[in-house]
Amino acid sequence: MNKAEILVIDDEPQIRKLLQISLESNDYRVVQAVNAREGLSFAALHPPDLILLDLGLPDKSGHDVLKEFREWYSRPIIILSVVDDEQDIVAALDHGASDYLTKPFRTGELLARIRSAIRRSINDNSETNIVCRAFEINLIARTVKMHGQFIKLTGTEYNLIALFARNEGKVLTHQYILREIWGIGYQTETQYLRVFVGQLRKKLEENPNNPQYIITESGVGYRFQ
Amino acid sequence: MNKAEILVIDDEPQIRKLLQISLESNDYRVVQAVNAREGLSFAALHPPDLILLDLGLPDKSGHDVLKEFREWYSRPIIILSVVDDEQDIVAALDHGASDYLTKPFRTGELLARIRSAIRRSINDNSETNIVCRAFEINLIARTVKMHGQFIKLTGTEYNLIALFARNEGKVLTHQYILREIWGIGYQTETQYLRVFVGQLRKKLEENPNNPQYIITESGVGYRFQ
DNA sequence: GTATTTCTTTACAGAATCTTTATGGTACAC
DNA sequence: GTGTACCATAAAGATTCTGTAAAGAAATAC
Repeated sequence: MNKAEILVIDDEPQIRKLLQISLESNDYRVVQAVNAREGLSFAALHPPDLILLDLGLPDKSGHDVLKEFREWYSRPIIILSVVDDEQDIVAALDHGASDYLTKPFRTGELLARIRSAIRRSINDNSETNIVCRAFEINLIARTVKMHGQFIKLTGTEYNLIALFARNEGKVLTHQYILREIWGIGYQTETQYLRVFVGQLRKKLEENPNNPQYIITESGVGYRFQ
Repeated sequence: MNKAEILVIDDEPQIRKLLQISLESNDYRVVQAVNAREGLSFAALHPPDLILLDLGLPDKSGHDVLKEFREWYSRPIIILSVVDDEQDIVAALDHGASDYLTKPFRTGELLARIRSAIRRSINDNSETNIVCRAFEINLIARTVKMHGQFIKLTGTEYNLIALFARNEGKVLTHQYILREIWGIGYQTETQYLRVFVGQLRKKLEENPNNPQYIITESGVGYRFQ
């Protein structure tokens, strides 16, 4: 399991030590930077999953650092600050901070806010793209491309090609396909299949008379490759 | 105009009043609920853009309410609580709260945290500014432009086009759209969709009879591109 | 309270899709 | 060759889905 990496940017050694201990004991990997310059260059070289940023850094205004990060860094940045000033908090949040805690902070709360921020930033970009030569189907967007061009399919046509694509290489029997697409009770309507397979071939195959994608397995069913 | 809608769930009338005034003067529309039951049913019927939830409600434990919301409501929930207890904060954040403020809170900070939460909830999915040929939508300012000109949309029209824009390229089913915009229990009202899609096309498309942006996927839903 | 805007509902025509029928082709067994 | 089983294609209904207008209801703004 690869641990989430947290970059701590703070000039006070005892705070860094405290954060390191509590974060590492909660299964995060910790990287430290003592000032803004170091933090920025480190993050640029190796973007962490989250940044804990002290606003009171010696070499640069905290708000400027935050702005600089936000020009390219989109993951969570949690501000730690001794300043409990409303204007400061508002400014930080409006400049893209994910959260703001005043020192001294409670470790448990910090950890909870870190979990919350990371949870939110996880973008399940689960690509469900199936590509096969010139053919391309996106199961989330429910779209089909051939040679990069979108193909217009009806609902049933799409359901059918999606079933084929999910079972690439396998022979699917007529009965199985009919049950999956039309439901139980349609298992004898093989003519539906002929019609719809024909329509799909007309739309997807270069030469519908000599199909390359949807192969007929005579007496059994069809196979997609 | 298209104001973001915030649902305030709190049993103290003076807090509700205070929140209503400060939120409305900052261009939010405010809806109030005095207990958990009312809040849950209201949100289900008409999902707000953000929820302010008091943990100390008379009819139900705040943490249970939060869990119940999180079973289906994915937009920001900010907790307001008189309890400044670390365990409480940790539990709330781990149950999916977007933020936690203790009463009495500073109005400016609350507003900043609301802005931040809304920005993050938009940002999780995509850019805040989506441009697509002559079409341009700003999800923060809640404005829509065509050919550089602002388009006047009603609240529901805006919610619909924003949902489409956040899911560019994907086919959204009727049911999904209805649940997101109108709430649970409206999933059979596909006629609403036809009416509103028609209105959007009239306002956004060059030629509403041959739509370029909002594409019909017959029998399934709509797709924005 | 009244005017205006927005939302909901109804009705209907036109379009898209699905189902069914008809026809012809191929492969294989006898 | 003939018959049978299976497959492919076209095209004609049948059905479902969609777009539009318009009126009534509700909400909002003034």
